[in-house]
Amino acid sequence: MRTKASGGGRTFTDLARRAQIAQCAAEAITEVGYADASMAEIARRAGVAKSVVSYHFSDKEGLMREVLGTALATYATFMAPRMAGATSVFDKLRAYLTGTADYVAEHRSLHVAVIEIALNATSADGRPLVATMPLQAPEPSVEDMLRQGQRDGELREFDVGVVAWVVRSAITHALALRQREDPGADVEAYAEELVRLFDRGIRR
Amino acid sequence: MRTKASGGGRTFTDLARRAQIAQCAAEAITEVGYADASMAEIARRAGVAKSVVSYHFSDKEGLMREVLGTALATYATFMAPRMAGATSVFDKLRAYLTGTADYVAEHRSLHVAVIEIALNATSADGRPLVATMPLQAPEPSVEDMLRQGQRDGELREFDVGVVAWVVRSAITHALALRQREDPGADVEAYAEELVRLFDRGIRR
Amino acid sequence: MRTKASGGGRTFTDLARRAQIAQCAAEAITEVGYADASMAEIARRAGVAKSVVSYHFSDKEGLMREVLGTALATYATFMAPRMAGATSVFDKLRAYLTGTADYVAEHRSLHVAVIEIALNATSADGRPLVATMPLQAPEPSVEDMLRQGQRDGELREFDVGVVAWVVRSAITHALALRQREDPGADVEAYAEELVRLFDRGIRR
Amino acid sequence: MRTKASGGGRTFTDLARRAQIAQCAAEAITEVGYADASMAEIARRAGVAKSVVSYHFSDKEGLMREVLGTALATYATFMAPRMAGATSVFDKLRAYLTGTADYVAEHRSLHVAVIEIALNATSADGRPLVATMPLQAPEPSVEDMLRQGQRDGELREFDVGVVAWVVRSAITHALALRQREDPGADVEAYAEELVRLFDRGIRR
DNA sequence: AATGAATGAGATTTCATTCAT
DNA sequence: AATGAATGAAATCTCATTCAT
Repeated sequence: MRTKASGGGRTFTDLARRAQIAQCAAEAITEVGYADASMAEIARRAGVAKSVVSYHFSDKEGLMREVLGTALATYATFMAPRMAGATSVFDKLRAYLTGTADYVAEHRSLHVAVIEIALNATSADGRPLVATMPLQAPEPSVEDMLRQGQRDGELREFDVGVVAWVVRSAITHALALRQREDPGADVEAYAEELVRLFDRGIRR
Repeated sequence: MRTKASGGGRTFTDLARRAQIAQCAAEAITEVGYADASMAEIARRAGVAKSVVSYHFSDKEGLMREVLGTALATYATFMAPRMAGATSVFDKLRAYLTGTADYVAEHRSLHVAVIEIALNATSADGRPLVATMPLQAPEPSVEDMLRQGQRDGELREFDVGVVAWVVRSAITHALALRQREDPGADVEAYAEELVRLFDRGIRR
Repeated sequence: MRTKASGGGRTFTDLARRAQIAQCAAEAITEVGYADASMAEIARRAGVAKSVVSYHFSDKEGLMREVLGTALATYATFMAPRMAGATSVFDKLRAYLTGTADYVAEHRSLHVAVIEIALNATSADGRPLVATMPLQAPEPSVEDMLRQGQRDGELREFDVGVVAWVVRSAITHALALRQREDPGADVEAYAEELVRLFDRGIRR
Repeated sequence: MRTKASGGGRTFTDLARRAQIAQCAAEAITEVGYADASMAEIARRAGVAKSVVSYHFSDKEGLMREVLGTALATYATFMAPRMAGATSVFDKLRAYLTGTADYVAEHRSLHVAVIEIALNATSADGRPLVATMPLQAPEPSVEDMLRQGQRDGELREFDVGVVAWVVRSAITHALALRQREDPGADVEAYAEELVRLFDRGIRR
């Protein structure tokens, strides 16, 4: 008898295979780049036939969506407890930066894969794949943090959209690229430096 | 009389075609992503046969190298006069950030193409293409600026490598991605916000 | 039950397809020459898509290696029983010449293909393909025959290397070319003439 | 004023260029094989633009015809004095074999090119190029020699066509292939061995 | 006489995908 | 659930050839 999973009418083994293939896809993308991460390469890394990948995903776009979904869920799960205790904007910022840094270090391939997919993957209609996805804002929201800080009078006036964007980029894209250039770099020290830099940069 | 140009034994028309094709390559990469920017697509945009691209560039790698080279030269030429007058570290930082912002706005496709190529292009041996290029440090050097500021006592202590990395990323990658998501965003305001943010973040 | 064949982890159908394609490759080479025997032409003769050939062989070089390997094995199998009974050098020489002639007549395209490949096929590094193959000496060895004949005192003194070369060429290349120019020529008579010619030419 | 050459309304320099290109074509074919001897490769070796080759020859087929014609003429010129003194069939055979051996040694690339072209070059209609050429029997004729020897009673009975074919092959194809495998081999010794072998093989 | 530039055709190879088993 | 086999489309690159200068 089939052990139906809760969502999507998928069995347990089916979900496990999908997760495994998505993981291998992320690794392939991270290691050889999106352009060279072919279905064949991904299947090879997963140790299955190419057709198995096609069996579990409607097409390559579907697989990429799964990688994105997995990354988002993993990140949310990873960050929730880290953000829990923080109340002041500075605590929250530190929790966000050090937490995300840990996430990047721990789930490097997943993280890099998301960046690559966001940059390169196109949907069938030619539009960027991410533009076609119903992306709920990933928790936690840096914008919300900063706005709260301004309301509470702890932060000076600035364009929340811009600063949030920079803060996010610094701990996601910029860190990923830095790791790529210098794999041995100290991630924790990087995050701490960011904490000091932005702390001073935005406080009243 | 033969119209040979100075460099590389190439004629004037040859150089012009190469430049045109490189420009079209940059636009293609920016618009459809590196993975989908095929030689055919590039040729189509240039209005020439595929084989014309092959005639002017030994292979795709050669074309990508040209794009990178063009971008580097264009950037250096663009920035030189902007950096000229600045003496204090704060002046230099502002000149760097606003100058680069203008460059990104003015040569958007070239700029985005460099990022895409750096992320995705691999040499024949599988290594990243940029790793095989003799990349002279692009002027101006943010590291040098910051180090000077620390020596002069105008800046507090911090890890120059990390902060320089973040500053550079904020005005290159982060800005490019922001433009991509919101093409109408105000680039000047973005740069000014960065000036304030980093100014406060690093001053003593 | 999986129908895996003994060698190389290949299935039965895979081996059959490979053999079929190799055979078609040999025929194509023989009929249109190595230079014009493209993968497309070979696929066309096999009645399959180009990509099917690529599916079964890593590249054209691999296909050519298969043709060579097939030819060698076929020849060895063909000759073994023919050489079995012969003991004297003259018997062996006759068996070799008439046997090889029959082989050439029966497997003409395979035979001609080997000659064409040996002359034209280059490995990726530019060296002749045959130079990169671990070619065990094809049985039977004409050199050994002749040397034995000299030791036994039945043959006069001569340079074994040269004479063996000529004998071999006469029944392989020379015969193949003759067939090409005059497809209706009598192969048996040709071989018998060679037996008489070399018999007299080398006996004491 | 144009210095018109006798044949074909071609100027002197034109003929010189044609000869130079034909020579380079022969060298290219010999060194990289017919399949890889492209017009570009030939032009490169001649130190001229590709279009120069096209300018002097109607097409590749025309160039190949020139190579064949040059080889034939060169061979005839080379052999004439060598055959002059010989009267007996044995003298003629020796003169033929040693003379041809010298020719092969001296004009190796031309010789090998002829073999490659004969094997591979096809006319526009798909037929072998040599089949479309009005090839007068190359002087001297081995058939004639042998027939004379039989008429004079110096040679035993045998199929003149077959033996002549073998004799010719031995000093043309077989020698060329041997040189290819062992470039340092002694050509004179090879020819002398052939003289002894065939002498005994065909004498009454 | 020579050539740089261009090109369409075709070469090999890889791609994502389908299907019978 | 899995896969070997197959495939059309498209990728990169090379080919012989043409043409304006």
